Amino acid sequence: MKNMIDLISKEVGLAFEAAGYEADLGKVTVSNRPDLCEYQCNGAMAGAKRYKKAPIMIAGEVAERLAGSAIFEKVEAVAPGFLNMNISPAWLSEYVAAMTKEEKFGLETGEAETIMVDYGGPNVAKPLHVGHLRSAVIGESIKRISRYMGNKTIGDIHLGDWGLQMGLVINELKERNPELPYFDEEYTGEYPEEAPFTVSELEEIYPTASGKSKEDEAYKAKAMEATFKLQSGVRGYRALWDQIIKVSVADLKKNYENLNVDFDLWKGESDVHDIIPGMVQYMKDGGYAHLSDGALVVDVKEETDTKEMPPCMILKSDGASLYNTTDLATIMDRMKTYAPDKIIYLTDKRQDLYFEQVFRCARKTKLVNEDTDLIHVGFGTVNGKDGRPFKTRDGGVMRLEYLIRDINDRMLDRITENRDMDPEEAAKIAKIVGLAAIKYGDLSNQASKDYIFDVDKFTSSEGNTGPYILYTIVRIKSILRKYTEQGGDMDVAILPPVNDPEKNLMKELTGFAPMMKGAFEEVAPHRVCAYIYSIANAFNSFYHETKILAEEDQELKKSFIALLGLTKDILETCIDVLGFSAPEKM
RNA sequence: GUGCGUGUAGCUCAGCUGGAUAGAGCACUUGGCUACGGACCAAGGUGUCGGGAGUUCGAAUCUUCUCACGCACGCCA
Repeated sequence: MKNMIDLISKEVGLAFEAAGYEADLGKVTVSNRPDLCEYQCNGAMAGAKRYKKAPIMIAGEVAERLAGSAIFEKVEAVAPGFLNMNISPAWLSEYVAAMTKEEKFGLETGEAETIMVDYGGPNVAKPLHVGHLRSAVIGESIKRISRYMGNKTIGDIHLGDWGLQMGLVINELKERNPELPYFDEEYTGEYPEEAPFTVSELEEIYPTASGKSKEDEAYKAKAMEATFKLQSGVRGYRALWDQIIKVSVADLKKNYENLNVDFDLWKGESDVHDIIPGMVQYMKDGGYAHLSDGALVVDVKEETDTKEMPPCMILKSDGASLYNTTDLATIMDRMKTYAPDKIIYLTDKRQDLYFEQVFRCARKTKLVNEDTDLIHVGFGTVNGKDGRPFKTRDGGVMRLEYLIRDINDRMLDRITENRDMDPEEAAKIAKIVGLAAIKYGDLSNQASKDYIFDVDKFTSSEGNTGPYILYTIVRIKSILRKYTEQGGDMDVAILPPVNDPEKNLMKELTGFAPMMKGAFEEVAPHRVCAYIYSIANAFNSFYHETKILAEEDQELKKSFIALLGLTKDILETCIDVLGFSAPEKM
């Protein structure tokens, strides 16, 4: 089923053609002057130069030819050359009725691609903090949008599980518990099943070790040695590393579940360790890589560059691998295993230059095909009300759990503020609505921009917020529930709109397909937010204007119910791709 | 120094790829519960779109210069 706006454009394009102009001038957009008309076409003005003719004349000729069209109720040419149109209520309601019958509301998805989403890897052995919120929330939404668009989409958490940080943790454990069998090189037996530490201990160990290594050279050397031993496969170190991963991943899973975020792959930097030597050799053999100041690099400068573009480093001068190395090896591995058409990376935007280097390097060394899309979605920081990066009161890094807890607490306050509710149920609802508050608060902003994390604003049910959207959905559900309880049936029969708010709601609903397509192509979940906000507004306005269950004309009542059903389905589809859901009541 | 990003109402943000009088929300004022959920709805005014110049019928949007802030610029990730 074609987008409505495309159908209209086609109709107008044909009129242009019939009047002797090119059809591409017929592009129609939603009017930016709703007081004058619903849809507009500016093609006559664009065509004025092409045909050396006054735009108003062209517009007039086109308007004449559209006079008999079934699509429009009104078409007029207005100075200096706008074509203003109102859509026919009957035609509109037929289109909306057709949407209810189509899969995905008539969205055409096109050919399926394989798309990988790299969530930009939290480091193991470190608690999740605010910074991880964005990659998780945005990444999840991008993944879901991509899936909805019919693509095979694979999400990979891509853990940071292989660098010096692992050596630091292992070394600190050794200093504290040297008697553990993991550090006994003579030991040949089985290692204990239980990890010799808990998550909370692990979370304390890393910062401690990291602090020590900055002040103590000898300590740092030992940590590097531990890293080296781990990477060269020393049995005890490897076994201990397994324990760290196990404990850490279990905790991460719990945290991500709370955010309703999941991954198809729990891969990490360690997974490509074995293929790095081969990749390095390949880059040398291909003549791509050369030594520079002792390090192995690939030049990625291009003729057209106006800026300095440092080379992409493959190996450090001591021969060790680094972030670039594992990322490139991961690309190689992914191409081999999944052959993705597109890989989308989520990290904060400070890594823009880094990813440009890596992408260029991957392209130059033919690790990817010419048409493989490599996209970096660099997101901004989460700031406090003072506009500075979000911190705890004493200036520390804000842990993700605490952030979620703050939102849930505030949400619970609001729920229980003016009424009695079973505490258990209230807590459950607070959790669902709280998640919506957090995610909507994040996703409604453009990903690349910083935003202010405002608990009061996010949890408010007024304005452009998650709770407002959920409230609207819950309200519709409530009406539909009552309707079925009264024995109403749900067959679809949408009649032409009876008032302006209803017509407006219908028009908004028809924007679903182009919105979803745009959100996918531009990797822009905030477009979904903007859309559902306008739907929610349109619905609430309609709701207040119209008696629904009390409507006496049964056919009309059914039509309202069908429209409500469609509105609810579209809203729920949208919040699902945003990564949250609505409760039954709130 | 070079490059990238940001700058729109008191505050938080949109602005659909160049269109008409630049839009929402919050806050503020007022009105609306005998209708399906008032966690809602309706009405009210606010702008040198950071600034200058240019391109054109037409610029928040494109070019260029400039100011402010943030960030990145080979062995961290």
